[in-house]
Amino acid sequence: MKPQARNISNNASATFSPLYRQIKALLLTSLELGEWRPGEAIPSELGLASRFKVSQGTVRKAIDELSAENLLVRRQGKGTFVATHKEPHAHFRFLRLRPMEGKQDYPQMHLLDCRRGRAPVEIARILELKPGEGVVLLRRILSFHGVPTVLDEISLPGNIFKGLTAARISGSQGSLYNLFEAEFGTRMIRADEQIRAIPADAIASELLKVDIGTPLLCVDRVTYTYGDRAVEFRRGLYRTDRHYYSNTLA
Amino acid sequence: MKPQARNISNNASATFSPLYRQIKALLLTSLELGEWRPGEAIPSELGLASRFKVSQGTVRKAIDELSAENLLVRRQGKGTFVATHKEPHAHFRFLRLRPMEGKQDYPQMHLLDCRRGRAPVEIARILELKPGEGVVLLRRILSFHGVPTVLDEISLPGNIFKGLTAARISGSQGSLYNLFEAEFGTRMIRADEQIRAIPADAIASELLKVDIGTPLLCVDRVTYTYGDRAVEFRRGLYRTDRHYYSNTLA
DNA sequence: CAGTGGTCTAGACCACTCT
DNA sequence: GAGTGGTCTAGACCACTGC
Repeated sequence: MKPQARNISNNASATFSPLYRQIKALLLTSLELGEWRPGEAIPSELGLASRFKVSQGTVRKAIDELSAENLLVRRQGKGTFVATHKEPHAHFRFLRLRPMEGKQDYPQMHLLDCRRGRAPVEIARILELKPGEGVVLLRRILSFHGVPTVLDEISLPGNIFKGLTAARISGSQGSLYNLFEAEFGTRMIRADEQIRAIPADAIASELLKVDIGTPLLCVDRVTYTYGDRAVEFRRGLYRTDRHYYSNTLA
Repeated sequence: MKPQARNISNNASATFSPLYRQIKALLLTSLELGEWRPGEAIPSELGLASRFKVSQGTVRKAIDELSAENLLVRRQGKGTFVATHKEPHAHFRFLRLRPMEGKQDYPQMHLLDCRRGRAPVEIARILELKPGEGVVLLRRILSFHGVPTVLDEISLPGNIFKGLTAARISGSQGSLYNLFEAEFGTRMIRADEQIRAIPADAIASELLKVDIGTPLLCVDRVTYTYGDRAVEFRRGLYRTDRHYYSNTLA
């Protein structure tokens, strides 16, 4: 009908972008504000089309991108759903360790500490906190078949994760990210990892039950939520005698 | 016009698949057979639409997928081109090492050997060769700013890389994959990597100029060409004192 | 059956590139 | 201006889900 009615918003000076990207941005805002919760269905394509006064095809293209980014999940005949870390297999989207032999099994978590403190400058910079602002500090072990394999040290912004306690973690099911999205309204959607090989120090050696100096993968991860806001820094030390870090280059 | 004229091929028993996937398969075949060479333009969308007797939109969707898979590259106003490893930055699509300080720089290659031999069982299995079939074996060092950083040992099927010699490699520009696609008609399109941390042995220690036992990343890579055929196995040992392996989880 | 996402078409017009 | 990819629409029908 009206082909080039550009830019829905009132902001006339906004950079031009295709309609479907504007729709995408609107959907993104709704997701961020929690208009639809993880696991729930969003309105149908035709519904959204009429809400936004565009054609179904335009809505489709917006949803296509969001589902390519793992923010939405389409299910033919049922609807389009907000992605979630609830499903068990989602565990392995952010944990790329695979066993050298046998099939993938779920790790068991053992929490070492959960305390509050001030953010060191380096962490504060990454998490975009004011220097000295509060953080929650977690340490934990992941074991496969009883073998301690991952030692994680996790830093989170204190203001977002106010009520986070050891009990709350130990009592929860599935991954931490599932807990975070269900209980704290913060959904992790992307992470950047930097991987190096380092020798095990005394602490890692004891906790992972390997000799001091044993080569370990050191995986530094920054995790982002909506709008590319960094909300987690994590250093993981991985034993790689029975597992490897798996990656696909495409 | 004629909505559901399914399946272009004569094979009536073929599994049904949407038209655009059939178009995609046809394009894939043309790419594999080299109907258009790396870097060249393929016919326009309208041209392909009329060749295949479908609408432009259907061709677009096929090309969309191929370009999402990095097999084609669209350039608005110019055309759609066969992807290539020619561009310098393509180097880093398959080499995920990033400097901890300073900006990305191009590695210098030093070839150690290039010889022919029989494939060990393990390699033969990976490359789907008959046991004992010929392979080409390459070893090389990659250095950044004169610092030896990567030691690669590369196995290739001998029948595909018949004329591959040390001189041919040393005289070439850019990445090995560029050489392979330009001179041997084999384009690498995807790779799976398995990463572990291991201590440097005597050989690695000498070649990478680190102490014996220094933790190194051990990156085992299987590389695939069209049709998911494995055509390279590579073991890389990476120093990670000045670089890290970079990865994004999405 | 109605409602959802998935495919396909035909046609219009925009944005970009090159000549 | 001609030719390319990029966006958008309107409408049709298919495939799947669940009532």
